[in-house]
Amino acid sequence: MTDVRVRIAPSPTGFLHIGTAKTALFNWLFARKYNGTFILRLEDTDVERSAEEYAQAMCEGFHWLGIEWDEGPEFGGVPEKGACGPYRQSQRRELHRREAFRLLEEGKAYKCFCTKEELEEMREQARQQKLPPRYNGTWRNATPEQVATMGDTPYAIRFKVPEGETVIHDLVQGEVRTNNREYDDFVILKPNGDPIFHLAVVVDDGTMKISHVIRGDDHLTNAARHVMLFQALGYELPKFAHLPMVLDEAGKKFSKRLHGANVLDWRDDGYLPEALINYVVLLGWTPEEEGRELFTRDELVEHFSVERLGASPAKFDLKKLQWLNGQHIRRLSTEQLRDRVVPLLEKAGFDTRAKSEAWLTKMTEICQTKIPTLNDIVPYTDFFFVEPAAYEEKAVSKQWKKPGALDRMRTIRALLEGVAPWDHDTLKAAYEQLSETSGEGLGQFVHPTRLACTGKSVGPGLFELLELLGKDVCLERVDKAIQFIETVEEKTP
RNA sequence: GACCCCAUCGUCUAGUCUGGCCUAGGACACCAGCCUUUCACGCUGGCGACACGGGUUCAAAUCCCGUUGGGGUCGCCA
Repeated sequence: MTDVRVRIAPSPTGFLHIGTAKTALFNWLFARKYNGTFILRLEDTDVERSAEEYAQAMCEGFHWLGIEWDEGPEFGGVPEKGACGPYRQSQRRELHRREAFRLLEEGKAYKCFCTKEELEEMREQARQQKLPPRYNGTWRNATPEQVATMGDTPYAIRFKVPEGETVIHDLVQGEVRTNNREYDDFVILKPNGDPIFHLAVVVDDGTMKISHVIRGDDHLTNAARHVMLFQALGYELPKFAHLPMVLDEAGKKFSKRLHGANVLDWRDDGYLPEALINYVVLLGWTPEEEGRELFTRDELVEHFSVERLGASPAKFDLKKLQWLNGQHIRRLSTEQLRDRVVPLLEKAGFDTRAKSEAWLTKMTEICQTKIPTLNDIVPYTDFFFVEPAAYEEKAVSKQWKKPGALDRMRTIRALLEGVAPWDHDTLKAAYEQLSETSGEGLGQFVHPTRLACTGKSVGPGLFELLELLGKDVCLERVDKAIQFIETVEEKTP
């Protein structure tokens, strides 16, 4: 295979969309798999909608996912890299213009002096006749004299679509042939000298020596236009692969307005980038190894193959992402997980620096198989940092608003006081013995203790949690609980 | 409207190119059970699909045609 050079070419009109991330991911995977080059090119020629902050937000999205480009624009203090720059389309305007005029000189394009109003009328007429709205070719065969009489009236340059058939050998969609009659002579350069998308992509892909154009299948019908331009410009034709788009859970195109459309939403929701990547890849590709779904970034690179890309669109399934996220959380070493989770606790306002690293590791360990997302660490461990502000209502009525609740709590208090050393095994043994001598289930003692110490009915395993909380704090909280029950009993005799 | 793409359990999919090995396999979800101090994790089992209609063939999820449904493109947006 020739040098693999692929690119993602988003237009920075917002954040990094999940769909853009998906095509970027496949481009990146392809490049990594075949030792190729992955290029980021910002298509910021639409000045109206592009903004610098959007470009930065987009790059941040890629950065979070761990999709690093080999060639691309400046970002976050890292200067532009690559020999085919600049990588911002807006800075390549001269090149686009030059190529447009070259086509003009070679007779492959022509000047069109139609005004916007005339074009609008043309479309209106077509609509009325129920014909596809398209340019009628007014200036296609204009004589040099006619053109000359226009003087310096502003004009657009249109590409002269050749007769014949254009065939695309798509790596995903197969052979797609279209009669060129389906296409009208489209504008390639605006009167103000700005290139139109079709010209810009082709010139950029051609001059950047892109070997494979891997993009969303919303470009499939554009591909024929691009192939014609590639041929007219005399560039080497890249291979094409049009991937299906990502649909939302209802099966509609994933709207920008939906939560989760922005890849950084997932970061904020406590998902691991490797889990998101793993999930999104599965939306468009199946591994050779049947039944396997869990992959790290490196494993994806290792196993990726174009042959197994799917052609049908996939709906986004949150449940499966959640499951995968849990799998990735459990795959992390406890230390890695700790380092990801501690900042979240800090953000929640808890002082983790007062705890030792070993303690924090232990805390992470007892939550690792429990939390579905990183953010869940907060409700699972908040009681380690602050005293429970309130007791869970439902648990209170279940554990403490029944006869004997107070005595039971006092029994627990006495039990805890005698536990030494204060560790998981000893605590467990003590509770088991209590359960046995009293003839009651272990849960009868475990649940009230949990409620007293954490304020909740769910959380990490009780004995490991107690060990970490420390004896003094536990006794204190049990005392508080006893007081609480006493007040409750007074109120409801 | 014209043209293009897509179509297997609720969801993601294997199988389709190279028809028989498919009374259609896996995963998520769901349901039941096990484990268990809660919630989870883990384990076991269950439910559950070839969109429809025609062909071709000894044989079709697999090939062909049509229908339906979904998506896309038809800009002096990208």
